[in-house]
Amino acid sequence: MATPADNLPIREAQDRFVAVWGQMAGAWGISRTMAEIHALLYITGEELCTDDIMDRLQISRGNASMSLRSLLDWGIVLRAHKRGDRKEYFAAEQDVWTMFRAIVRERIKREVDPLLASLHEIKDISAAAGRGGGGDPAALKAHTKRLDDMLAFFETLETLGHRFVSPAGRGLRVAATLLATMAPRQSRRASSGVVVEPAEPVIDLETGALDGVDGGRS
Amino acid sequence: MATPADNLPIREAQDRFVAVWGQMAGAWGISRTMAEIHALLYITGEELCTDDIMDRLQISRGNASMSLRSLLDWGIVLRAHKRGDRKEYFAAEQDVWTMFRAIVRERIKREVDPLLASLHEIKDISAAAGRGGGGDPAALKAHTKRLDDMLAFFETLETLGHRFVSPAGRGLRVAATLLATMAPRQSRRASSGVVVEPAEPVIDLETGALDGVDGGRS
DNA sequence: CAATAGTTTCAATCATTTCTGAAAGTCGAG
DNA sequence: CTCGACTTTCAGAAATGATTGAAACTATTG
Repeated sequence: MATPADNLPIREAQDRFVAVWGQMAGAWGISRTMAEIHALLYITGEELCTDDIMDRLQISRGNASMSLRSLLDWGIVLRAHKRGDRKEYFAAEQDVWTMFRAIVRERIKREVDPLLASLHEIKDISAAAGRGGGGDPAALKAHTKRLDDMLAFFETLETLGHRFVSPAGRGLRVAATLLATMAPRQSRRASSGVVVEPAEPVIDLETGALDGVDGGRS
Repeated sequence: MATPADNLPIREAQDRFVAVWGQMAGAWGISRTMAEIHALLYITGEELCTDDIMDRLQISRGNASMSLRSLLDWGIVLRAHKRGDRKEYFAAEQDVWTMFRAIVRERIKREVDPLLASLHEIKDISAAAGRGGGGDPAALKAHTKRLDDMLAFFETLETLGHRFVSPAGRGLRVAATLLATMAPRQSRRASSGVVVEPAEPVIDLETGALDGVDGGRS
């Protein structure tokens, strides 16, 4: 696989890709090394062993080992073995949408779920405040509404995420592509009365109305 | 506004909310203080001045000032003034969806756009590699595909984000709610209302099958 | 325009996260 | 069981990022 004197420009492109991915790391709340290792595995498309990675990225064995383990936990890097070789090799998931599904799945699990749990707890505390009497009922009501709004948002987010992640959720990939691809509808009558719209896309982006979702398999 | 002897349980709920939000901060790539200030402003629903915030959150003036400025930049906290008071007050955007639209808008601008720019640059480098001859053409082709897949994903993401953020994008809010709300198995037709013959693509949410559009490859 | 009230900046400090490297652990083969 | 090849762990070291506090700045007021 690895050409002895490799194609230098491609290698440069790979290095740039790794660097760019590494930059993103901060914003996504993972360590730079983790992102770089993942980038390297993705962009080379090869199965690499720990030493390959250490060499190319100039990092310590410990760092490589731990980051790799995290990547495995996230499910975006997979173990691979080569016959007659005792070393472990690693490869990145090559399908971009599968990869992001894995990321969404993990982030829901690690961030949204605990957050929802906490918000519910807080709601309970607040309800107790109500029963305890004492406070201004209007203030309590407003407080509760704020909590509920937030809760509703994250519940929608979670459901949406689950849809995206679920095996059947392939659909959402297509839905996403579609929503992104479809020509945006110029808004004409924003809020003026009933809407009777021409035969166009399934989801009316303006009103959110859903027309004739007709599981049409062809 | 501030009741002299405030309702203690509500205050506890607020503190918990602030703490939870602060925890999330790491995952979202912003500082804890920033998240806490935002949480405080959101959950109290009040207009607070720098000193209020310093007191309640036990942070320094400098920290408060800088964090507040960032929140203003993100557009999720707004300046407010009280008549006859020289101080500046701050208030969090109270509509949750508006707030997240602002966040999405900023993240696209700060993360996705630069990423896309870099990816395009990298593509150019790679193309140069092709013209320079030398390398294995098959390898180059595979490399280019990997780049293109990634690019396509983020371009979809960006378009989707813009839709969500745009004024007309209110629709996406509804679409999101809908997608999240709709029972996964029953995608027969919109419960009621106008039924229009879809002349255009139709998504089968169940299988992901798409009529009239190329659903994409793996 | 001087005094005052409020806000911003920034070098220094502090806290947290990430990384290293060597030691301990695992596992298969002989 | 012992050796050797490989992997994981973990206590510091190093790097990075957040926070402070006091000085500089800006705007308002009498």
